[in-house]
Amino acid sequence: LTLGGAGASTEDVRAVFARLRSELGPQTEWWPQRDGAIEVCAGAILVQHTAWHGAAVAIEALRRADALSGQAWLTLPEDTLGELVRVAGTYRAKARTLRAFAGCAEAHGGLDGLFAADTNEVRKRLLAVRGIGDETADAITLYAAYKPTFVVDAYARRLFERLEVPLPARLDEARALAVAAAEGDVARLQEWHALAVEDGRRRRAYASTRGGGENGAKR
DNA sequence: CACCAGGGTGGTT
DNA sequence: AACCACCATGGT
Repeated sequence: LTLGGAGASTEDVRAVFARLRSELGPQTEWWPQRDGAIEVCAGAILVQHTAWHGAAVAIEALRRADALSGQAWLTLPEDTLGELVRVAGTYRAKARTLRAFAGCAEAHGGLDGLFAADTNEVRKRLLAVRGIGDETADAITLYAAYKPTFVVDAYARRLFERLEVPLPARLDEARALAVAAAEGDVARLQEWHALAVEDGRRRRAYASTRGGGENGAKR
């Protein structure tokens, strides 16, 4: 299904995820959002460079402390906030990021105000927050703001490389390709990211059970 | 002790 | 925008 060789087409993208979906099953409820957008934002920040489990435990700690809100992130002492999210690792940086994010939301009139803009503007606003980079910005844009973008992470790139239809090297092109392939369907883009991560997780688990060390992201 | 986990920042090219 | 070195913590 590749046209001319290197590089994935929108059809390739659809084919890859259709195939993955038939292997792994539909990925519904993949990103927990019990308490709505603010919890999604918390998860996106807390999961950085950490296994999801740690982020989930940290979210529960925030919830129990009634600190799952931008208001709490702005008013709680930063070291207190850090204690709450410690299990997620890099807790000082994450406490700082949560606070900075809350400040950003407040500056735009709250979460609704922050997200009341087009996709690109929302991404730009998020990227202006210290501690929020491309992946986290896209995750929040896609799962909390519910806008059409795609999280181009290492898993997604590995997935396509493995199938010999690599995504464009340029981040914005890779993202645009996926969005075009999904025809801007947010739910589909969310599931695609879920599938890519689940696929990556399974491969890693499989590789570790047979001691064969072949993992892509070296250094 | 080394390496991994659903990255980010700041500085260069 | 891509590339690099460096940073950040708990688990296994």
